[in-house]
Amino acid sequence: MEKKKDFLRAIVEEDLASGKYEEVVTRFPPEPNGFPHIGHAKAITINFGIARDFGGRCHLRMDDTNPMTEEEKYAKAIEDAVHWLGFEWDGPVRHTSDYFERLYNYAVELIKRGKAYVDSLSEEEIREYRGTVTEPGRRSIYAERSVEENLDLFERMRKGEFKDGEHVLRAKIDMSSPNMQMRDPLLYRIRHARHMRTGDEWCIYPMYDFAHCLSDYIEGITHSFCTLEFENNRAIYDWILDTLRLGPPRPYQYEFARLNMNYTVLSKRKLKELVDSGKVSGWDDPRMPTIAGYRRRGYTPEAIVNFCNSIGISKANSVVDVAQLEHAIRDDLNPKVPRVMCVLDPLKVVIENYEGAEELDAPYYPHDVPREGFRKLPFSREIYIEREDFSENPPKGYYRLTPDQPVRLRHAYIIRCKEIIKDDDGRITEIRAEYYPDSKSGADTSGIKVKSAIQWVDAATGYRAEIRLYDRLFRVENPQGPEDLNPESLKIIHKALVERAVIEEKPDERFQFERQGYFYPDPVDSTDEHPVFNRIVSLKDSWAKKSKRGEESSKRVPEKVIKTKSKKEGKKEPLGEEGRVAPLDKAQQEIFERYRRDLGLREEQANPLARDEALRSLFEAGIKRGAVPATLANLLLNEVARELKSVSPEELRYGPGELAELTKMIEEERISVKIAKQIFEEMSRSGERPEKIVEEKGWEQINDPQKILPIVDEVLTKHPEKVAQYREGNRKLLGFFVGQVLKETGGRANPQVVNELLNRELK
RNA sequence: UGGGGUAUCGCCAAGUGGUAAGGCAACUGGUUUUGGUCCAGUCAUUCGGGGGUUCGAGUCCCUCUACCCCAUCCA
Repeated sequence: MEKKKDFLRAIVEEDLASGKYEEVVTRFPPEPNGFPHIGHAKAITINFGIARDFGGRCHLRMDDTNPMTEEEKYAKAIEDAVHWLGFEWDGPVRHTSDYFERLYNYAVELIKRGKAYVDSLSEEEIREYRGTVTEPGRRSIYAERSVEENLDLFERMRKGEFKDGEHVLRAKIDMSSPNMQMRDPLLYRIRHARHMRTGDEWCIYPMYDFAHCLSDYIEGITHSFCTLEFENNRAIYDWILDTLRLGPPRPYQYEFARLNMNYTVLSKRKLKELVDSGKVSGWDDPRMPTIAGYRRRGYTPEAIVNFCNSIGISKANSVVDVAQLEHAIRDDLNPKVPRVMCVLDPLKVVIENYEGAEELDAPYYPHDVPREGFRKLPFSREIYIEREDFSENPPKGYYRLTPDQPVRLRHAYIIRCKEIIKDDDGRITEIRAEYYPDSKSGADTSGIKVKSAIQWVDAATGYRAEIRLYDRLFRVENPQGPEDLNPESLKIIHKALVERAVIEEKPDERFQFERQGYFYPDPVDSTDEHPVFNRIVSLKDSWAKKSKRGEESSKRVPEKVIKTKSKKEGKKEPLGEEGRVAPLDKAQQEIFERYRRDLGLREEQANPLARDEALRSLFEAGIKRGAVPATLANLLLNEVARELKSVSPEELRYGPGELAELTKMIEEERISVKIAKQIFEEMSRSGERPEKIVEEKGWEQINDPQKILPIVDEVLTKHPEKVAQYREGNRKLLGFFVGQVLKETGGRANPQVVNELLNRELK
């Protein structure tokens, strides 16, 4: 079972294969300042999952560098969540605070190297000095302090001689860096606060950027996976490890997109708001996307992990459909969980021709779930069915009980409605019915065909239960705040009825209440005396969908479109018109015209050459060496331009001479452009001349149709079904055949000739 | 506005110059004592737009556009 690899796994695999590391070591590094949610589950699944897949290890590290926000209870919740999800961390739970002493020493080292300084600017001044996104910052006057002075000050910071905010330690990097993060980032700040683990031992605390990379290094982490918003911080990560001259082996940071889900909020702030305002009952409210909430709701850890694995890993900011999570939980529960019966909105049915009572044998699992287990199901004259399962005036396509339509009571008999009893308001209070004695489930000789089987509960032996029907917490796809809450996210049903076995036998923790959904006894509120069941997730219901569709088509209510305002809305908009390229200046215009006139270049060739100095000088030099102008222009504009994206013009291992040579070979049809691309790769690796490369590699083009034809025929006979498809009109297959022929000839066959041959042979 | 990212079906997401994978959702039909499950099938002539290179481009080049991140002594 070779699973498709995501880009992180591809990196790890490559690093292991190349021998960069002997073993992969990852880490899950949450800050213990809140309860973990489904977003953390994704990070957990990635870090622990990758370690597991590659036989490596994964650490759990509490990133506790900010004593103001962190608490042990959160750390505990995080540990629980990881365990519950089924992962084991390597060694003890680690803490960034375990490394405070070593971190301090690294900071001293940085000072000694002249790479860090104590800054005494105020918070406001620091902000002001940092500049803006478009303007460079300027360096603090304190940046010029001597190493000795910095050492002294930093030590006194540690000793507690200063108040909060009086000094900070900063890295000396570059105040005019276009990357704002690199403008002398803060390394340490003074905080006279009690830390959840180190107490009052410290009054200076390292910042994330300083602590994280070094903690990774200290623990021997190889791959440090984090979310996209840290992309800009990677430069500091590398700067610190490099400046301290640490490793190799040393860790590298890679970023992936964090999880977003529709109808859900995952920001810590918004979640806290819901809890604090009492909109939900707590962090473990079953509607919350927290691990605690899902757990209380009845989600299984397997389902959550499966979900996390199903959504993939990429760098694209995306919003996963919550339906995908719901699918994961149904998919997990379906083959596992016993089926029992529950009636949410009971309607009494008296079976007039039934006397006494009996116990029916009823399997817990349907035919398609390979599990064993039965219960005795009490049946008697008075039962309850779901109010929805009877209709006096049934809509089209209604399968359940009606005055004219019999129905099967699941695991029991077929019944027929004889009489409807109503109260003074016209509300149905009871159905009088009769049953067919020869229609008993499993021994049905009645020959009566029914459209469906419905659930029911025996009146004498059923139990009262409270049922909590949960729906999505928000009613809009992209909720912003409490105003978007779904007022129907929780419906409590007090007088539901469940069959006896649910209470007395308890065949499992979770149940499917047939035709309703999956349910789980609330771990906090449920007791045998007062059972409470949470709906984990409903069953898919194609009838509800169909009947709703019928209603809507008669009403025709246009769906309200929820528009989310983007920050930039209201600002000028180009409105459909494509942006314009900046015009050429005078000198460029002259060159442009000369290339057009004297060398016969087309506009698309002349224009970019006129603009780009590096390419232009190569072009001019190439022409002097007799290059074919148009071909050279194309080579320059495509192949050389690509290489110039990663190396500077001086680093190019070939010059105009090689380029000119190449254009001539193409012109003479000695090589194809495809081969020319390979030659480029070879040239930039070895710096060899094109002629020599072609000679050594045997890359000379095959132009002779007589030599190519046999290969064409071979490919065609090898893929008879494809040939048939092609002849039926699948013209796209031509590319496939060309590809095969080219593969056979190592890319040497003249593709134009191959095309001609193929076209002829496939006629 | 400078820098760093990202754009492939309604939603995720493979894809590294040679036939646009897969899952979710949706929609048919079949099986069914759950309107569930399961099974079979349908659902991208096209990859943010425009140009270019190539026999051939989602993949290479140019350019434009949209969205996300960065100016906490948060992480």
